[in-house]
This record gives sequence, structure tokens and C-alpha cells, in this order.
Amino acid sequence: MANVATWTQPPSVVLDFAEKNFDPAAVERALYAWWEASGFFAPSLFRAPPEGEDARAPFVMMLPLPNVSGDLHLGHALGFGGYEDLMARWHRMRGEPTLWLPGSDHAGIIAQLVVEKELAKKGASRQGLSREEFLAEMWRWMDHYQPRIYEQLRRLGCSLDWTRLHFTMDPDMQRRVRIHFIRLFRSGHVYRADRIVHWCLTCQTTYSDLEAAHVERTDPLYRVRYPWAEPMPGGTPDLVVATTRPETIVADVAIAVHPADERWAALVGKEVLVPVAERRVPIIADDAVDPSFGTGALKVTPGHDQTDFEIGQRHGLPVITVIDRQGNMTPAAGVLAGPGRNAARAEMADRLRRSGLLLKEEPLVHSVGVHERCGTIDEPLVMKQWWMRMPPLAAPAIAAVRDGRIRIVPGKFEKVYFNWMENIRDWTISRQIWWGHSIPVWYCRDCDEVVVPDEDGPDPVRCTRCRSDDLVHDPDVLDTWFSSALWPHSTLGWPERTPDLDRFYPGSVLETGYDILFFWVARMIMMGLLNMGEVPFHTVYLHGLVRVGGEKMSKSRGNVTAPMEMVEEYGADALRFALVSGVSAGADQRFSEGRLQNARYFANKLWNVGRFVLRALTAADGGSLAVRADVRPSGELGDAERWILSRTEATVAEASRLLEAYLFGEYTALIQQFVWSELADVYLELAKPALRVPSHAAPALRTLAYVLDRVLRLAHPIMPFITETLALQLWRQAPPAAEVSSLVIAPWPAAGERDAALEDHFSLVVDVVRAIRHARQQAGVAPSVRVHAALAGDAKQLRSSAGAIAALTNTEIGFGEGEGAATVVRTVEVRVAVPRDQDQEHARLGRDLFEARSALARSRDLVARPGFAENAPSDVVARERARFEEREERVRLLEAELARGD
RNA sequence: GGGCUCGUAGUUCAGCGGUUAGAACGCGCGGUUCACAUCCGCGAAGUCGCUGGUUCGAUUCCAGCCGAGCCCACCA
Repeated sequence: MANVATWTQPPSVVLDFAEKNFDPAAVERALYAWWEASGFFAPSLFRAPPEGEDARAPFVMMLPLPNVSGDLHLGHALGFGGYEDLMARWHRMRGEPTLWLPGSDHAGIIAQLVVEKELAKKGASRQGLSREEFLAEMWRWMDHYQPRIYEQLRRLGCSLDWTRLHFTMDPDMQRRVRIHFIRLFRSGHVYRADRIVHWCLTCQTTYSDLEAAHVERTDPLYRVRYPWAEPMPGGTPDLVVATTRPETIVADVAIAVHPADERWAALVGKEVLVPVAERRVPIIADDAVDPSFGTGALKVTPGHDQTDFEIGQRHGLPVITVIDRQGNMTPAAGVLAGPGRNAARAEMADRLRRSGLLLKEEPLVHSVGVHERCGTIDEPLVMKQWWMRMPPLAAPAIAAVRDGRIRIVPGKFEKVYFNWMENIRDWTISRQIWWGHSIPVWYCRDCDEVVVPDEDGPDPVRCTRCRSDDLVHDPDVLDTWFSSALWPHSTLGWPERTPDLDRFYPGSVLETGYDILFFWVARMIMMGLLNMGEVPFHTVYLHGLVRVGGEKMSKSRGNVTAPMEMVEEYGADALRFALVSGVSAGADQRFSEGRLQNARYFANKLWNVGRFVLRALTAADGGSLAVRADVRPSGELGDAERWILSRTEATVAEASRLLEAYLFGEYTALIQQFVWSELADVYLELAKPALRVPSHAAPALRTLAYVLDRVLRLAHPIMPFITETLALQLWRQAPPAAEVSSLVIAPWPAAGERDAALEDHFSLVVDVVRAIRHARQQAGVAPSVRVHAALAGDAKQLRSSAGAIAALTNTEIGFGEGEGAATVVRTVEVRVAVPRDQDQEHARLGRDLFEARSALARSRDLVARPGFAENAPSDVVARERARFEEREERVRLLEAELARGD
């Protein structure tokens, strides 16, 4: 049951609490190495489930494969070190066997381009190498970058199970991709067809619709007259079309008009002559034409335009290809044949001009498709490619989200998902590059048969139809996303039914940026449903983009965006905290050095809270008191102790709630707020007096140890290194009753009992403290000077807290009448014996009274409003009534106070 | 053309049918308190984009408008 792996001792070089400031560099590497060596990141059951409960279901996440094309960027740091590791660590602490599976992606064209660029630096080129030589070059490069990326993941603290590391191009993965393709082929989900595709002249490959981007450009728009093929009756209008690509005129096969366009209705079926080509082509009617553009007549060029290709399909028109893969004009272009489509464009414009058919030339602002990888303008071409038939795969994937088997967080992305999936088009999966999964298809040179091997069969050597041995392997490779779509099941052993696949599929959460919802998430859902019959995860959490701007990240280096430099300078904990803090799901964020600095300050605050507690334990010889960090103190406790304990339990409950609701930004804010404003600013100050008296120190010591222990557990998912550093030292002095060797596998706390009345009472104490401090500052009394303060009005409730108020304000507290500056806190009169400025005080009390009266008026209106008492929930009514009474009392006190001053 | 989102303090952003609308940074003032100057204390600062509607009650829900942005799509 329990994992008794190879727990080694914690590293000896953990930072000692004698250090005033937390030094991440001193602990991070050693702690990570220890965690990893101890097997904490394996999906083991680290402790028996609680009495009467079954073992928890595993928590499974896949690392969104970073491309092996460079270093990690801030977006990776946010996803991996922020949300994902946070979830993994939290679930692990909750006792769920947690598998977070690492890997990387071969990144097809992106990686190939990078390596080609590297080659170019050395004066070499892909074309100068054989395919084998080039691939060897790719692998060399992989061998260099992969370990680098894995090291960076460790630096971020990611609790990945490195024993299950995968790479999309591992021979094993190649086999699974091959089987997947063969099955898709046999089931008809993939097919080979001549269709129009996006072609990149630079990269010399096709690409999918998703990889097409659009940019706005201004190009000349040519208006060209196409002469009628037959003499037409008088009054027949000229047929004029507008085009930005006159060089494709020679590939025109028709003119299309909108069916409802009355200008052209009578001429549908007539023919015109294509200029220069002198070919007769018909006028056809098709819905795709926008009658408001130009004359409403569209030249139809199925060989070089997406829309035209579809019109051609509908009307059975031929395809003429006049541009080749290099961008040169083919012999089919007739007189335009020859190198360079741009030269052909000029040539064509010239010829049209000379023949008087070019009526007009004007600039047009329009958007043109480009290859998003390199920015080259799309050259749509008709080519034989492999396609995946998407609508049948999309249907069950839509249903899975629709019926809640998968939930997307934040919910707005469900709409985006539906919008895309419901309009999905077939996916071109073949690419004309070398780096990638080869397509397991051979073609017979003798009879054109397509030969596909058996799933685990050898490469075919003979044609299955004509027995020829003249077979040629498809030279193309598969789109990168074809293999990553299988990731959640292929890494667990599919198609074999392995123990891992049984245990860890379906997984739990898929966390990634919203920008790859379609590229990856949607496709994983479709492939998971197809191959496994079950969704790959129940929740998709999408984060926004990290933008760096506005503020300078570093004076010396310009804008630092490399997360590793930030880890170096600020520590992984600070970077993780800064990235997650105050950001909501799916929202883009602006990252700044200020955020990072604040996170480091918070880490340091936590460090010093830890130091304070550890020193106190040492000084008091915690050993002899047998303090147990995980045991909530009971028995004789002061108000302050009972208050911070109650607040601690409240924080435990709230942190759990926020994490369950995927509200990570609020979770970090909660932790920071509690540690800084409540634990450090209030309770630590209150504990100091007690700690000075050894005989009275025990309750405070037990409380401090317990609260620190809770805080470290709560903060561990987002700040693993500093919390572990402190926990190891805390537990040495106050060993937990439930023995545990590391915070990584320590139980997530369950919220204990709260005392709501005491919490409320203490918030009054804090308000009174602030009022006294304010009075002292106003009067210019030095903090070291002890003064008197008197509490009156509704002050009885504060008797038990007089000591706390005194300690926090350096003031003697008395009850009843007093002298000095006066103020009213809620319903308590506060007089601080300091010199006062009568006029100033009078003015302030006047302002307070004005505010109190308007607040009272608001309360009165609300409580008396018709329908309020009947319609509002009873607890709201009760609260508003209480608030009304309190405000009445406050107004009365302020009036009395003012009257006294007069 | 279709879909989505955002507009809250000087800045970056949380929040939300009933709170005195919050945080961090920044700003002003004061502090050598033995955990922390990567600190402590006090303070100033918001008509929650505009206009209507729903509601006992709207910063929060709905509609329109103004402003900013994102995604999808076959604008010649």
C-alpha cells in the first residue's frame, strides 16, 4: 500500500533560519533533487485512506508538451510552474495518487525551420544534405535541447513523474502513431484527395487552416473586361470583373454571379472569352458571390483560390493550375509561362492594358492569408494530400462538452469550442517536410495501388494488387498535432491495454493556454473518444496570455522575459506566485517586475514568520514541551490564541474552497492576506509578550507551531521550496503526530472548528487599535511613548481584549471616562490621552457624524422599504436590522461627543 | 460577416444581487520596537464607461449606446 520507495534524508544544505533573508538559490536545486530521488512524484499512495474511506481516485494530468524549439517562456512558467504544479501538489497532498506526465513535442515544421536556420549559419542547407543526414542533424539538436527543457521544468519545481517521460518521436511513440494512422485509414477517417490547400512558398509545405493567419494589405485591384464570346444584343452590359491577381486570369474557367442578382440573371449560361487565354467560359450562378462587390461578377479560378475551388466543385468545372510549388508559372499559363508569379502579374497587367481590357486600377485594402510560421503569403494550390474527415469525429466531442462529461474553465470557452467544432472542416494532415512521423503508406509505381501495411507489420515490399516490387514510400510526414492528439492515451500504453492505461485513463484535468484549444485540446478529445471510447479528462482549465510591457523588467538587460533568469534572481516560488497571483482564469495578464518583487517580499515575509516561530521554539526548548505541529492546541488559551486558531481554520476552509473552484488567483491572495495581515501583523505581535515569560509561553508556542504548520501546507502548492525549507525545520522541533518526511506528501489540512463570534469581536479590536494608533500619530506622539487610553460606550465587550489592545498600541487601557482626543469606533468611545487640537477634532467628529448619519439614513431606507422584509432572505433582514441599530447608536455617541466638545 | 470578452483607486488587476467596493504597486506623513528596512505604523485616493430596464434592492442580471480587444470565416 504505502510507497516505501527510496526515501533518503532531506538535503543537509537547507537554509538555516539564522539567515535573515530567504535565499532560494541555497535550497531549490537540492530540495528538488531530493524530492525526485525519493519518488514523491510517482503516482503512489503515500498513506492509507482515512478510516472508512476507499482509496482516492488518481489525479492525472498531461504536461502540455513544450516544443523542443528553444527555452521555456513565461507562458510555460505560468502553466507549468503556476497552475499545473499547483494542482498536482494540492491533489497529491489530498491523498490522491498523482500522475503528472512529462514529455516534449518534436514540433515538426517549427523545429525543422530552426535547425535549417542553424545550418544556414554554418553555410550549409537542408537541400545540400540527404534526408538521413538532415534527420541526424535534427536528432543532434534534440539531444542538446531536450535535457535543457527538462532541467528548466525542474527549476520551476514541477512535480512531474520523470520515470514516465515521453517524446513524440520516440520509436515507441512512432509505432503508436503508425498504428493510429493505419486504423484511421482502414476505418475511412483519413483519405487522400486532390483538394485546394494552403501552400507555403518559403517552407515548401502545405499547412492546415489553423496555421493560416491573416494580415491586412493594400494591393492594386484591377478591373478587367471579359469580351462576350458571341455578338450580344445592343444594351447588353460589359462583363467586368475585379481581381487582385490578374496572373491567375489564364486559369479562369467560369464567371460567377449571385443567383438573385437581376443585373446578370438573363446572362447566366452565356459565355465570355478569358482575356489572353482566349478561352470560352460560361457565366454561372452561385451563392458564394457577393453581389455588392464590384460589378457582382466573380472570375472563377478553381486552381488558385479556395472559394473558387468550391464553386468549381459545385458546378463540375475543371481545375487549371498555372502556378507551381515554387511560385513559377506553368506551361498551362501559355504566354505567361516562366519564372515568377510577380513578373507574370506585371506582364498580364501590361497585356490587358494594351488590349484595352484593363478598365481601372485602384488600391484595395484587404486581408490576405499568410503562413503563421513564416509570414509568407498563402499560395492556394490543388494537390493530392491526406485528409482527416472531421465532422463525424467532432459530433461526439461536442456532445461530451454539451452534456458535461467535460467542463471547460472558464465557461466562456465552451461557446468558443462549440462555435469552432460545429463548423469544423476536414484537416490536411500531410506535410512536405522531413522532420516528423512518416506516413505508413506506399504507392505502386506500376499500378498506382495504395499499399498500407498491417498494424505491426513490416514495411511492404510488394504491391498487394499487381505484385510489383516497385513501391515508393510516401515522402510526406504527418502534422505535428496528429501525434500530440493521442498523447493522453498513447503515453499510457495504447493500443496495448497496459496497467497504466487502465489506471490513469481517463485523466483528470488538462491545463493549457486558450490559444491551443483547437490545435490540441479539441483534437485530444476527438481522438480520445475515438480510440478509447471515453473522454481524456473531465476538466479543461485554460489560462490567458502573459504580456510583458508597460514596466521595464530589468534595467541592465532590457526586457527580461526568460523565466529562468527570473528564477535565478527571484526564486521559483516568487515567480510562480507572481504569475498566478491576482489573475483570473482565461484572462490575459500584464506581467511586471513589480509583481515579481512583491512576490519575493511575500516569500521573505513567510520566511521571517517561520524564523520567529522557530527561534521561539528553540528558546523555549520545544522538545521538552513536546509541541506537535499538526495538533491543534486546546485547553487554556487566551483570546488571541483562540482568535488566530479560528482564523487559521477559516483560511484552511477558504483555501480548499477556492482551489476546488479553480480560483487560483484568489487562493494566492488569501494566503498572502492571512500570513501578512493577520498572522504577522497581529498575532505575532500579541504572542511576543507571552513568549518573554517562559512559564506562560506554552500556549503561544503550541499555537504558533500549529498555525505555521497549517500555513506551510496551504502555501506549499504555490510556493513549494520555501514551505518545505521551513517545514523540515519546524518538524524537527515540533514533530507532527502523523509522521511525514516531506511537505510534498504531507496531508492537506482539514478545517477545524471556528468561533465566529470571537472573529467578529477581534475585528472590533483591530479597529480600536487602528483608532488609537491614528490618534497617537495625529498628536505626534512617538511610538515609544506610553500613553493612556479610555474606552467607553459599548466597551464592556472589550474587557477581555484590553491586554491585546495595549500591546498593539503601547497604551495603558482603562474603561470609563477619560481625557484627550476622542473618536467613536462602531459603538465604542475611544479617548486617547494625547494633546489635541480642539478645532481639528471637532471638524473630524463632524465629518464622522455626517457620514454616520448618511449611513444611518441608508439603513433606515433599506429596512423600511416596502417589500424588503417580505422579499429579502431572513438572514439579510436580520443583519440589516442589526446594522441599523448599530448605526443609530454610533450617531448618538458621535452627537454626544460633539456636544461635549462645545 | 459570425462568435466572444473587457471597460472598477494614478497604474496593474480582483470581486460581486444586500459589504463602509478590495489587493498589490505607486503616492503623502511618521518610525534604528530584539522575525523581517525584502520592514513597521498612519493616511489620501473610486459618480464601479453612459442610458434605460428587471428587482424590495444593481457596481454585480438584461437591453441599447460609447470605447478597447480577441477568436472564427471562402471579402474577389
